Amino acid sequence: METVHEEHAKVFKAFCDDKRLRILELLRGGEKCACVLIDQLDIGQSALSYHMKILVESGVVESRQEGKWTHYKISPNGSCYALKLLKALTTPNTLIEEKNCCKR
Amino acid sequence: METVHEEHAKVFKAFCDDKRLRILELLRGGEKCACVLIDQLDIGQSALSYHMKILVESGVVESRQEGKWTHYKISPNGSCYALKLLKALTTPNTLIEEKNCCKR
DNA sequence: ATATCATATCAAATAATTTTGATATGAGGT
DNA sequence: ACCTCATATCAAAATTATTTGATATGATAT
Repeated sequence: METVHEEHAKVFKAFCDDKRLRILELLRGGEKCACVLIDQLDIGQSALSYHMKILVESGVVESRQEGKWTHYKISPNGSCYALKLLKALTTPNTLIEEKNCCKR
Repeated sequence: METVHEEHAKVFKAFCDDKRLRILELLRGGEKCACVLIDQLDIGQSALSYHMKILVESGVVESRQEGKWTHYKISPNGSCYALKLLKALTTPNTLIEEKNCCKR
């Protein structure tokens, strides 16, 4: 089982590592094949695969299989979700608490 | 020296750990003293101090000293910066690239 | 069927993060 | 000055994340 906090943390794992930020930067330029990413990033094939898994699991990146190639791109939906989540996690709760106080 | 990616990663370190998300959740209810946070979170004094340092370094939380107590709250500025950064990190680059292509 | 290529997965090694317990610091109170 | 309290810092231990090299998988080509 997974707590809601672990679930949320997973989303931001995409952004808390500089290697993954490098990858995202490349993907901002458009969809890229894994082999292209390996060329641009001083990183092993296996390590890239590991990071791509984390990125895909965060929802911020989506992958597409085409023959033997895997293509990755930034997911607009996933990014939007991350944005909304970040907003929610940093917005004061006070209004909601007040609302709960007055349900009489 | 620190790369821009490491700099950015630091901001999202605040959100990629479930303990820190628990802390942020408490802070959404308003400013809290460290002692209050310890009471609510099954965590040692030293570990809390460690996490608060990461949160403050991310810019998302700010601290205020009052006598022997340290009070923490979510920083509106820091949160806004994180939000804008997240937006920037997931927004396609293509328009900018096109602009560069046409400077003739 | 075999060979090759791209990527994923695995296990072990390495590195980074987090927790713990001990001690340090600095503010108040007596 | 001394004592106590709240928090920070330190070093060691424990845990988790990442890299590496080897192997597995699954697609295509011969």
